[in-house]
Amino acid sequence: MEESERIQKQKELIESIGRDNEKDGFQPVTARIMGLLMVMDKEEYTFDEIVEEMQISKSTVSNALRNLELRGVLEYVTYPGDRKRYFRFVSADISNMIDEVEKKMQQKLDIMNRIIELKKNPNSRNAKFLKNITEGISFFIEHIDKLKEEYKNKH
Amino acid sequence: MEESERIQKQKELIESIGRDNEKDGFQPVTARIMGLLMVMDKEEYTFDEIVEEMQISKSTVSNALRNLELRGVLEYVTYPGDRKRYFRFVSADISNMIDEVEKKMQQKLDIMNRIIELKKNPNSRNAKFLKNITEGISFFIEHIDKLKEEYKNKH
DNA sequence: TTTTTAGTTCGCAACAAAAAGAACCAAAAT
DNA sequence: ATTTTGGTTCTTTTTGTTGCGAACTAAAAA
Repeated sequence: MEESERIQKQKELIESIGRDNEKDGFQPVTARIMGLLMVMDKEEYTFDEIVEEMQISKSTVSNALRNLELRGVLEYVTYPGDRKRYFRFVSADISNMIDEVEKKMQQKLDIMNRIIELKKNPNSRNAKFLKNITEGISFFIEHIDKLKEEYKNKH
Repeated sequence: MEESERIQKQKELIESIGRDNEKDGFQPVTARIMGLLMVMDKEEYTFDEIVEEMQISKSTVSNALRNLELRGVLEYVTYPGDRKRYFRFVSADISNMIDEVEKKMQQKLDIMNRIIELKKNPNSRNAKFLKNITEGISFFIEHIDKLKEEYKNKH
């Protein structure tokens, strides 16, 4: 693949990742900044470089970066003799990612249990299938914990 | 717990589920209709009953129900000699739910692989940690497939 | 045939979210 | 001491979303 073609594809991928991240609740511009820092060969960008690269206002970048930092998505580093911040992705690890998924499942489980508790008839259609699902989710959560241990020991 | 107190708590739970579903991309009213059909003792509602219960306009209910049906969240049944549709939750099963989670993980994995493919330097910081994560996700997806089989055989 | 039921569709007003712009500020460089 | 850099904060503008109401429609009932 030619260099210019590769870079073109990277830009397209940033846009695609942007749309994807929007579905996870990030604002359009914020979602694309995430893509930028993840995809490009340059993996650390300063504030001004992001403004330049994405053609967005300073205020928008300022707010986007603050949000992404608060959410733990990115961090910045500095270099001696250089007053700029260099923003980059926080290198996630799988164990944490699995924890996140587990946490979300656990939340759904809690809600389902609250629904069941408040049902007048514990054998109603919804009560029954909710019990089935909560049982299943519990099974998976339990085993995923074991898998996490297994994976940790392997590495 | 007293009957009236229980019903009060059900209403509160609907509101809470509503806020929660909004985070998954559902519109406010739509998100609360999902709660209604899941939580209340009455588990099948007609169009007019939803209008009445939630105090929202017919057009809003019409659009919300169409969306929820398209997304496969709810379905309706009819009864002989009664022209109304009775809306209810589609009783999800765990295997499908796990499939959904797996599909999402697979999509993230695909994106990560596309990023790696387009990197000039395959040993860059991002390329390295992305490879680590994709390896991990693959491990989990593989094992979750096995767990799914195990669970299926148990039931 | 006319009326009622059970909805759907469309345009719009109100509101909320996103991004831009301008003014501002603290620290560093000149 | 003044200017420049690297941002932040506040206000405004732009854009998008949400739900309502009025008009409409197809099927069933009267």
